[in-house]
Amino acid sequence: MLEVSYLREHRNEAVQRLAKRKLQADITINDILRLDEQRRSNQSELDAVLAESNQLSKEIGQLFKEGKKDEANAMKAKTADLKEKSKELQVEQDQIKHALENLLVTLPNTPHANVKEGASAEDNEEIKVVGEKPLLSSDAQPHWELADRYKLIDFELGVKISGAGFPVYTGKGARLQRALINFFLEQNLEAGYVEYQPPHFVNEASGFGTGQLPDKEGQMYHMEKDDLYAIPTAEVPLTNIFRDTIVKSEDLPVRCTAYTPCFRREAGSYGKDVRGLNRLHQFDKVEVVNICKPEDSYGILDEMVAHVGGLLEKLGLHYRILRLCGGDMGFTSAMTYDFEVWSAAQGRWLEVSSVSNFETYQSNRLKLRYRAEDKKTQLCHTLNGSALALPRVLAALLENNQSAEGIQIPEVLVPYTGFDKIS
RNA sequence: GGAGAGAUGGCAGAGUGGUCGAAUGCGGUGGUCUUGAAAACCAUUGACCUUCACGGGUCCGGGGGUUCGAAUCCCUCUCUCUCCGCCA
Repeated sequence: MLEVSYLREHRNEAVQRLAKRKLQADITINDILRLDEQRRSNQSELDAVLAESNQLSKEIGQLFKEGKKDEANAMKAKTADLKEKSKELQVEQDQIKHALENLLVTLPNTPHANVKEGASAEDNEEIKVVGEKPLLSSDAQPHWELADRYKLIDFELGVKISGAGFPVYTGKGARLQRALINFFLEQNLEAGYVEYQPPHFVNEASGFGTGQLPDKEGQMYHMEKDDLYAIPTAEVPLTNIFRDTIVKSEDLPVRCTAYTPCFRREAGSYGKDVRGLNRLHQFDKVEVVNICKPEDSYGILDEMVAHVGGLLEKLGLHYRILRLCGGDMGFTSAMTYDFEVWSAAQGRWLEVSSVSNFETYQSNRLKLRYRAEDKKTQLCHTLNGSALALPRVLAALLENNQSAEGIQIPEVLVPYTGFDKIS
């Protein structure tokens, strides 16, 4: 959620930046500023009425104490008007606040100045390409065929137990999953992150805090009976650990990492996008979250990008980094880098990580602040990224490392898998 | 699932109709003392909205009510804890 004070002081800048998303926001922002104006003038009017009313009550109390009952009772009559008036103003104020809030939540984050304007993935900027496309023989197979051939993943079994998009990993497939999770977590620990095991179901306040609600309501699994949401990413519980807190300045930056399964309804997806491991309802991911001072956030974003790139290099995967254009970025992000690995047998790029700086957009909702040097509280910046999402990494590993002899496991993973080849 | 208790400042914990944004202790910060530290002592220490400022207002789990006046009384919701039951 954008800060009203920001919109007030930098109206034109906000409009310009939102235009990078191909969003015409000036009307909404004007409405917001008008409501904010109303809110403030209404509030000061209400405050004045309440101040007078408080004053009278004190005097009445004093009169009763002095035994001047008649005078006190006479004074009571005067409060009736004030009471009436304050009630009216309060009702009005609540309406204004609701209207303001309803408008505010419709505005996405303002893209950073360096983010390119654009409508869709077509306009994303390719920042860096690492490695080369592996040369595979003409009979190379896509990962779903390899998974079947080596009995690594049973998609049919998942359909029987749950439905499409819920694969069952078996044998070396399951062990490879576990190895990847451990490898990623260990690498994150080495980079200074603290490991967490958060809940996999969250309440509505948490969903709102990180911005999934109300924006992505339909994309989350919701348990009506208990009013809980299955997490679409560990970002939600991890970041919400710090909801409604004032972090000590010297404790920043806070760095945390967690492995969790992620649940997504993926309503509306179809075709080759959902084949095999490309898009699932349940998948595994190791996430990193950073909370820091505003002046540090873009440095930390670069750090995260370097860290995630390092993971992919250790796995020997050919990948590229994209800086998303305004229109392709998530609702809550100010700048996002996507990491895509090359899927040799499918001949396409697959997204395996998304690293974003949310600036104060989430912390404003979360009421996540720190105490600055001048002793005042100030909103933190929040960032997160996948390090990494497993299914597409697995897909690329299987496809790119296949040969007639089987599938070669990257050296860095062998200590975690306990085997170096699938055959 | 059954029974009971509770929700107050960073934490612990008083407060049962006005002088309570709230005792006290711990913690934090500043100081005195000390070669330094500890101890002791003194002072200070919640958040939010609004104002250039002075000031004003809101907040004692959420919402509603009674009253001139509510942390305190009433209704309601949510959550937590304890005991019993069930159970990984």
